[in-house]
Amino acid sequence: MRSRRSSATRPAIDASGPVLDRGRLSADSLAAARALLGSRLVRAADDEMLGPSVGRIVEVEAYIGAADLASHARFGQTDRNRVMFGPAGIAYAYLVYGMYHCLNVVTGPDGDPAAVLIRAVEPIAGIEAMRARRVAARHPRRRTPVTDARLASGPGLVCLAFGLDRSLTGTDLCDPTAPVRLLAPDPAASPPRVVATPRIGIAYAGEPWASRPWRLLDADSPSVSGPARLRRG
DNA sequence: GCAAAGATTTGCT
DNA sequence: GCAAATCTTTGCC
Repeated sequence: MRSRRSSATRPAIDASGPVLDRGRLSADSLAAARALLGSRLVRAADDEMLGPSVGRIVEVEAYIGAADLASHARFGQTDRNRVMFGPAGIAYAYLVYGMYHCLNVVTGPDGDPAAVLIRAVEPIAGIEAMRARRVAARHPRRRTPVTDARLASGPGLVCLAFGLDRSLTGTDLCDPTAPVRLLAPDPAASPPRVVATPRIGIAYAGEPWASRPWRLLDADSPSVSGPARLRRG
């Protein structure tokens, strides 16, 4: 039998419910970004000691079309961004600044290069696993303690907390059996208060792309990225 | 083949 | 507020 106590005292992992409908992601990419906000990111257990993790997506950014000079698709199709040109619901993960990974969900019609960056997730369950993954990843230079709400409060931190890297690219996040997948919003949860701002870290793209309000966030979440002072939207 | 830049995060000045 | 850490991808010679 199983260790009687750990399973009894551990809170139930709320990873239930249907996966996010692919149709919500395959039409307009801004609508897809809006649909992703409030949806849940699930990562299955990687082994017996590290259980599954679940979090609510509270911040996203849309990258739409080859004309968007902030998008990886601005170079046309390459080995790295190939999946952006494919069907919606597929994961696109890449290494940024040589040390962090970023998770995107491919959006828009098949053949139309677009993706939505998952910038921040509010932990719901499996929080100890998230903390353990960040320790296991030997998160560099981190010395101050991290609160639960800040475990995945940035695009690089989402991948650290959920143990994701570019090997995830190509995974179908709308597949209910996938090790990493998207769930529709918890029907019991209140819908996010959506605020739109310009995207972060893309000044190089110039106007009008740098000013497009394609970053969407839940203004009531404590897990939105950035310093507390700048988290108002 | 080589140089430059980057959808980040953190600690220190 | 600034710069370091770190390495893949992309562009250009």
